[in-house]
This record gives sequence, structure tokens and C-alpha cells, in this order.
Amino acid sequence: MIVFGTVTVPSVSTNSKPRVTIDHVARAVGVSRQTVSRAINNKSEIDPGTRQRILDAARAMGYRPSRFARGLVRQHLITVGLVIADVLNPFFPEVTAGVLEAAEHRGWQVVVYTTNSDHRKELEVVDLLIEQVDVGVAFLLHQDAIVKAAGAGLPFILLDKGDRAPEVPGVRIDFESGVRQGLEHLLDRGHRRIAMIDDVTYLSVVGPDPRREVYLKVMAERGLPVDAGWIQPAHNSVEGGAEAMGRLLAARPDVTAVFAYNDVIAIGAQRRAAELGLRIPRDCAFLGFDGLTVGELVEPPLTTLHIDKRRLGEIAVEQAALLLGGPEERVAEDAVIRPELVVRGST
Amino acid sequence: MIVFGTVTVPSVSTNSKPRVTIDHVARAVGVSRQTVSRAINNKSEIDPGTRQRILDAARAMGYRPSRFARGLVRQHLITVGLVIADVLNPFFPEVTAGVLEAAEHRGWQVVVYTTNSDHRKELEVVDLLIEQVDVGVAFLLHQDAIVKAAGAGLPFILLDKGDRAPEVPGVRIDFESGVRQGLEHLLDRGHRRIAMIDDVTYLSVVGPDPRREVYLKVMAERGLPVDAGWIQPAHNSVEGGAEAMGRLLAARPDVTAVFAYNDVIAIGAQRRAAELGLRIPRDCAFLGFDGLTVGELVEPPLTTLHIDKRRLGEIAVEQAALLLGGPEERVAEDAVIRPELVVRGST
DNA sequence: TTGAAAGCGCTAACAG
DNA sequence: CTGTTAGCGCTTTCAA
Repeated sequence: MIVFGTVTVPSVSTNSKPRVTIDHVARAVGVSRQTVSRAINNKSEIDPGTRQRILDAARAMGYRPSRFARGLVRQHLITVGLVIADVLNPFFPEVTAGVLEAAEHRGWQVVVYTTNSDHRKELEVVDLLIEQVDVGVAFLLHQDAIVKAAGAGLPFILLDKGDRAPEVPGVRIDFESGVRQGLEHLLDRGHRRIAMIDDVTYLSVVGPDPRREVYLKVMAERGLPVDAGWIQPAHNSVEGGAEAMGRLLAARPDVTAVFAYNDVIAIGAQRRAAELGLRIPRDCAFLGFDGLTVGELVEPPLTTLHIDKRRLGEIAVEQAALLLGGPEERVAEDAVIRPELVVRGST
Repeated sequence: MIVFGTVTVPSVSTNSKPRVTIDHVARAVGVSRQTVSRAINNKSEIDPGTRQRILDAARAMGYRPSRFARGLVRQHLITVGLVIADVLNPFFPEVTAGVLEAAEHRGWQVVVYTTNSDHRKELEVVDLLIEQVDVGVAFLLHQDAIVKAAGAGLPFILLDKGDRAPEVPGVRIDFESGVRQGLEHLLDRGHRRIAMIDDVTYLSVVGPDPRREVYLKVMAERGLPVDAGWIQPAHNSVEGGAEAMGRLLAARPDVTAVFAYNDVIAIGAQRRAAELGLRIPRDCAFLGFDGLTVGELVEPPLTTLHIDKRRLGEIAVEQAALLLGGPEERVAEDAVIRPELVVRGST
């Protein structure tokens, strides 16, 4: 045991050039490498004295077993690659929490990659995934990135699964039910001129997102015309939401409610509205999507369609396990996450 | 290239039992495994025709190179283990962003582990670190976990470095300067009865944290007595901050300012104060620590000591690189992060 | 352009 | 209790 201030951390361990191998230790101690292996791995069939001598020598020499050599021989450790767009968007940490927990539960390791939803970056990350992990759990926007991963035979679970990759297993969010709940809530409150702030990236890459499609559908069902100016694209950030809200109010100052692509955008939009003198929810109501914790902290607290993001991550890992599990055993059906309306002060 | 809906993802790749090796592919195609290796690795010395046949066969058979075998032979890929307390506390994602970026820059892989600052969990995670990564970058509260890692010869960088591990390299946050700035700001505003809400876990494990020590010191320098009831412990969460604030106001309703361990706690405390009818900052001012984005979104926006968390993560990876770098090359000195006062509406 | 041999660092299986 | 013999799956010589 090392005591700081008395004994220093073995600086030999910080070398990089000559890797200390089990053979070096064996030679130094004068035993076979098998014996060293036994000592290192806490096997029982070994003389306590020998064992101690080996451990001491190993530590002194700065020996650390090679994880590659070990992995090669005991085909155990599974690594899952988690691909998210951005750690800073609070949505992803929650999913990550679920993934980490489920992975730990199975003794899996999680390597994290971020893409910022950038096309080139997604393709690069998929390459890494193919090389470095056993199974991927990924938010991937770009069709060709998905195709590339699947084509390379990488087992993976798609986390933002829409209609674009029917053959790839994933977790599906029930936008139909979610958005419908939210809009009906707004309609019940008497709103008729309901705008939508959409994510510009998703829009430009994948096409109209499911939220928007359901929005248009529900409005049509009620016989409510949707004014073209009601739909504003936004960058996926608080500032993006604020800008879109500014544009919306300039174009259509008479909207009474805003349905946003997600909570981050909704928070930005709501702030900007307040800055411009609107009273929320009286002058304009706001509905978010995702159910982020931060939505409870803003003023007024945000009404939102809450989805269990942590569960989303857990389910993804379960699906991944199925994928890796049996021979030919296809993941039968996508798991589904259903959003739940949480009414707070913003509506 | 696979087209979804037309060709299905090769289900053979989802098998787990018989790993398809390079030899299987070689035999199937009728070439040596070196030739397969050449095809897979895009080497130039290979006949385009052979190459294509091999690639096709490999794909059809669901062949994926073993990363262990590869790693063993080309000693390249470095894996850094990032240990954080909790993905859900917004402080950590920001650090993580920095680590991910710096790691990507170097072509390193990042495996993420969480501990919840739990003692047993920290020890377990250190075990995993020792087995699974080349270098650790870690928030570790418990001295024995730090000692264990260092003792095992694992190169690592301590992220919440206080005075407890002088021999372990790390990044140091300049609490002295930070807290002083913050308190002087409060004193300038005329506050004299300044309470502090401290983190109970840190307190119970490591002892009084540097923030508190500087707080006591500055107050003493000004000749301002610190009432015992002014210091309240809190769990590290919004709710924890709220509870502590409740206790504080019950015990000492006459405090005029609160300095919190971090922004998360400050936000909770501020909310509770507002719920109890206090007007912020008139009746009570709030000062946080960390400079989280969410602090800008609450009402009133939180005055805080901002630290560049992303930079913290980047620096840690740079330090890690030094550690791995030269022989005997010790990381000369801890890098230092200096907090910066950001004045907003809460003071 | 291709193949054969050697070995990366380790552990499992069997002797002794 | 300890050593020897075989690989794990791949790439890197070196020949052909």
C-alpha cells in the first residue's frame, strides 16, 4: 500500500516505450509466466510466499496486464458504443444514465462518442464503432451512416428510430400518441392558433419530423387551418428557440400557443416571449417535448410531453443484449416509449 | 451497400457462439489469411478481383475483426477511463464534453464510469479502471480509492484534487481566489450575515471542503462572526438545496445572503426561499459555484463563480497524455483552473 | 500479388 | 504448488 507523502507513485508506470510483460516479471522473479499469471489473477494454487514476491516485483516493475491479450484469450468483456449528438443537451445525459446503468448491470463497458448530428462526424463515428465496439447504441440522423453500420455487420440499436430504417432494430418513441395528448391539452384550453417551432437540422436531413406530421394531422382533424408562418425552424438550443420565437412573433403576433420540438427550444422560445413583454401562459402558452428536469426550474415551469429517457437507454441495452444473444434471434419488435403529458405553469 | 426494405441486415452477424475468424473467411474464399487481412485493411498489394471476392465473402459471413487480436498486434489504441459521480448533475457533462473532445483529438477512446460518490462504488470502479483502461481521469472522493488506483500503477489524473493526494497529479481548482471574489462581492453589496450551504457527502467523507475553509477565513479577516446555524449541510441536488434552505430559514431567518456549495444546491435554495415568500435578492441574495448553464435560466438568474468545466476536462486529458508520454516524465505541476465571478440577478 | 512463419501478451489444460 | 504446451485472432516480416 502506498502512502502519499511517504512513498511516491511508481514513476516507472508512466513510461511508454518498453512494455513490461508477464515474461519480464517471470524472469525477474525466476518463475514461469504461468505462475505470475496465477499470482496476478488471485488463483488459489500458488504458494503464498511466491505469490507475494511476484506481486511485489510486478508492482515495482510497473507491470500492468495487457487488456488486449486478456481479451483475446477470455472472450468476455463486451463493449457497447454509445453515440449521442451532444453531451451538453440535457436530453442525452439522461439517456446515458440509463445506458450506463444497464451496461454496468451486465458487466459491459460503455464507450461514448458524440456527433453533433453532423454528417461527416456521424460517418466517422460509425467507422470507429465498427472497429472498436461489439454493439452500438446510437442516435444517428443520417441514413447513410445507419446503412454503413448495418452494412458492416455491426449489431446496433437505433435510438431515434423513425420510419427511415425499418430493418434496423431500435427503440421507438410514440410521437403519435404524445403529440396528440399535448395538442389536445392546448385545444382544451381553448387555443386555436397554435404555432410549432421545429428543429431545423432534423428537418433538413431527415425531413419533417413525426412531431410535425402529427401536429398537422391533429390540426386538420379539428378543421383548424395551419398558417404557413406558424411553423418556424430553430437550431436545437435555447438561443435557437429564442430566435425562432422572435421570428414567429414578428410574422404572426396573434398565435396563442407554441408547440416546440423539444424542451430546450421551448425554454428559449418562452424566455424570448417573456422578454418581449408577453405574459405566459395568458398571452401565449408553451408546450415542450422530452420532459427535461430543467423544465421544472424555469419560470413558469414548462408543460411538456415527458418521456422516460433513462428507460430509453436501459431498453436500448436490453435490445442490444438480445441482438448479441441467440443465434438468428432477431429482435422481434421495437420497444416503444410513450410520452406522458405533464401540465405545469406554461400552459 | 444495403438498402433497407430490400435486403435485410445480415442476421448471421447477430450470432454469438461461433466467432467468424479471418481463417474461416480465408478458407471459404480459398486464399491465405494474410490475403484476407490485406483486403480487410485496404492494403495496396492485392488483386482487385481477389479483394472484392474476399470482401463479399467476409460480409456474407458476418466477419468482424477482433479488436483484441488487433490491439495485441498493433499497440496503438489508447483508452481513457473517465470517472464521474453522476451524469445527471450538469457539472459533469460539461467536463465530459471537454474530455471527449480532447480524447477524440488524440484518437483516444473514452469509457465512462459513474460512482455517485459512493464509497463501495468508487472502489469497484477503480478495479475496473485498472483492468480496462490505459489511463484514468477521475473524480474520486475517497482516499482509499485514490490510493488503490495509484498503488496499482494506473496512471491517472485526479479531477477534484484537494490537499489529500499531493503525489497524484491532477487539475486544481483555485477555490481560494474563487470564493474570495464571491464573498467580497456579497460584502460589497453590504451583506454581513452570510450563510453557507455545504455538501454533506463531501463534508462527511473528505472533511470541510476548501470553499468552506475560505469562507471562514474571509469572514474572519473581516471580523465578521460566523454563527453556527449559518452553515447547513445539503445533499447535492436541487431538492437537497431546498431542504437546507428550509432549515436555514427556520434556524436563522435573519441571514441576508447565502453562499452555496454549487449551482445545483443554490438553485434549490433560491427556489425554496422564493416559495417561502422571500424576494430575491432584496430579502436574501444567492451565490452559487460552478457556473452551470441552467443558472442563466432560473428566475432570477444565478450569480455564480464560473469555472471552465470543459477546459477542465481538456486539461485533464492533456495531463494524461503527459503521464503516458515520456519515460520518467512526471507531470511537473498541477494545472489550475480559476473561477470567475459572474454577477446576475440573484445578488 | 500471394503465402508461410513468427509472434503480440496472456490464460487454459495438462503434466509433473 | 509449479512448469510446459497450445492456442486466442490478427498483423508483420520474409520468401516465393
